[in-house]
Amino acid sequence: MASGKLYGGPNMTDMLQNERLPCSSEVLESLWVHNSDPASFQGPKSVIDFENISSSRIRERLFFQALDKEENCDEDYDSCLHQPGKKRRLTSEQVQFLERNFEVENKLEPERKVQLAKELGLQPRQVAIWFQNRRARFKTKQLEKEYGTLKASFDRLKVDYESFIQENQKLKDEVNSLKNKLIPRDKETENSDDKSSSPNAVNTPYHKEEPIMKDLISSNTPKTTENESKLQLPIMVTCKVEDANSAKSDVLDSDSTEDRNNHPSSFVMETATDSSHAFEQDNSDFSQDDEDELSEKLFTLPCLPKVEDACYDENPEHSCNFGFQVEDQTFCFWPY
DNA sequence: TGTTGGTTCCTCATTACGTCA
DNA sequence: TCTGACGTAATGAGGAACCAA
Repeated sequence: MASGKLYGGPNMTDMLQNERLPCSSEVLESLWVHNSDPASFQGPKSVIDFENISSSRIRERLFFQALDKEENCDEDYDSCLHQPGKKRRLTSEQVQFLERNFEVENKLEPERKVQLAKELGLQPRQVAIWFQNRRARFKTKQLEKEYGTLKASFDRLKVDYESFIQENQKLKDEVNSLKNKLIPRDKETENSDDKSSSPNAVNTPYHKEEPIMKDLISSNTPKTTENESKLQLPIMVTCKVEDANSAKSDVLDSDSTEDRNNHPSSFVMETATDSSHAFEQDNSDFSQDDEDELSEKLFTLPCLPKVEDACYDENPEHSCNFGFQVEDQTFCFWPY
């Protein structure tokens, strides 16, 4: 940004300041064209050439004339400027010229202001005001543009959010229906196990459930749509801790830290340690309420992408993290 | 060296005028 | 011809930066 505190150049400001004459900018700019006829404000012919005024006495007289005008002739000056119907619009040529200059640099240095005023036949003050108003208009347009962009972005996100809410509800419904199917079969299996219990049988409800899980998985795999692959999530949550750890170590072995850092959706391993309590529950106490709570936690997530299906290459705004911090994501992994 | 007064330019809000439908 | 909306030139307040005394 160019500083406006430039005092260089052989203009009236310098000359008067060098003469130690106190003078306001309004006085100086009114000196630029000093003519009682308002029509003569236009046109450089009436510019006073102070560079050719050698006598400081003349300069002093001009200064006091201007000061006098400012203090006592304000009526005339203001009447010239403020008479109803006397406000002059800039011509289209003047505006075009100013626009071209604005495109080059939207701030006005004193020398440039004087130069433009000379070329356009305007008062420097008018040029400065035009630039100020032009900057204000530019800013307003920019704000309108930014508002439009932000609103479009907001609308897009809102549509996405609503579709995720719908999908979330749909998945919850599917989970409930699957649970309803699972509970009767579970009881049936328990009854049969009680009758023919073997000492070699592994006595954990999770292993008992395993055939059912496999059935479910195999019944899902032939038609592996996106939704159905997500349905495997609660199944994996109920696996053994050892299985979880081995799977975790498998993935850890095959997936370097660097890669994980590069893939925003690889939050699975990042949060595994902190969230491992999900697997440390006493299996015998895994009541229906706990299960519901866990399911609720899992399915309130907007999306739980499969690691290999994660959209790494997409923009962050389209990534599967959905703006959540990696640490905030619930732990989960997939059985492959 | 810090203070103070003067000057300039800036932004922002507002007013007043010119134009047009 | 009148009127309201809109664009824009211009004004004024307040603040920041700079300079000189």
